[in-house]
Amino acid sequence: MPSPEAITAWARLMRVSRQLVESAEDALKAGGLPPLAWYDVLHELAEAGEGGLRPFQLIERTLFAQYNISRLLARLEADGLVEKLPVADDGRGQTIRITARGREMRRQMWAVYGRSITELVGAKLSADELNMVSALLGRLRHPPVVD
Amino acid sequence: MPSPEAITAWARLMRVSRQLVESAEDALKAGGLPPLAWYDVLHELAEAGEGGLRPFQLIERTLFAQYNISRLLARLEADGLVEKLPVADDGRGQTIRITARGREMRRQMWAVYGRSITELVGAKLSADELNMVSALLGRLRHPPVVD
DNA sequence: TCAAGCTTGATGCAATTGCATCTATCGCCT
DNA sequence: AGGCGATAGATGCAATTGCATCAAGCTTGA
Repeated sequence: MPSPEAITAWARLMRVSRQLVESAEDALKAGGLPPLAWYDVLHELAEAGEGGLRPFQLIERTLFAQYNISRLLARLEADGLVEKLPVADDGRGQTIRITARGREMRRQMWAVYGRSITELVGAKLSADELNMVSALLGRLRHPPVVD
Repeated sequence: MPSPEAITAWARLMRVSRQLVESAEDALKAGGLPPLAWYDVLHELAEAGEGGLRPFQLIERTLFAQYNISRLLARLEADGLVEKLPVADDGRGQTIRITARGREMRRQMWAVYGRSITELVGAKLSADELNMVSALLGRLRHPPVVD
């Protein structure tokens, strides 16, 4: 049913993304570091600053499932990388804040992860081509990027 | 360390691919069909024809881990979608061949999967743009596509 | 005010994944 | 022929994921 062009693009997207994720995960593992998912969360929390984020905000930003975030945060807390604070005006909720150790971990992970990105993507395409990829993929996103 | 362009392209690739996979998986689930991984294997086996494929060939083609293929094939066999045949000249190995039921399942899955591809990708970009995506992503693949 | 329904986050249980290792067979080299 | 490393595939066990559901607190509307 889909056009041949759509099928090829889809297939390539599936294959390349799997391959890139795997390479990046391997690099982290080789460095004795936690998986990518941890980076995603630590990154969002680092951007959020001292105010921290509510778990449901992390879900929106990272696309992880609710139960996934719930348990990932439990592991991060057990490792002292984040802390859970009660929320004043909502007794159900909590605010997640990155700790100093969490920032340090993120820094270490970025050293490896950033290198992977450079090797796997930055070194393969020119800046113009990278922008083209971003623009085209942006239109596949939901909601589409308008830039 | 990576350029801003590389980071954006990487981030978008990660996000979009996760989103697309999730959408396609949801569509299959909603249709009471097995997950995408099953399709990938059935697709390769259908292409391979009566000769079938060895498990290690499936690993090369699909990028799944060895233990993953091993167990996925066990499930597919349990469902009668593939059959395992001994190999004449290699006592360790087996040949996997898709059954009639397997072909039928693949057909059903494609009805749903193909529609997802059309909606998620085919309807969002022109044929030229799709070809551009394929070409750019092809250069990120390992080994790179030369087309 | 308070019941009904919604939102937030956690969790029991089953299925899947990942890791390490195992068995069996093969191919090669002496 | 016999031994030895390499290859093919399976599997025990721990960790993670997915699904369904739960408990607690919030919000709204009569």
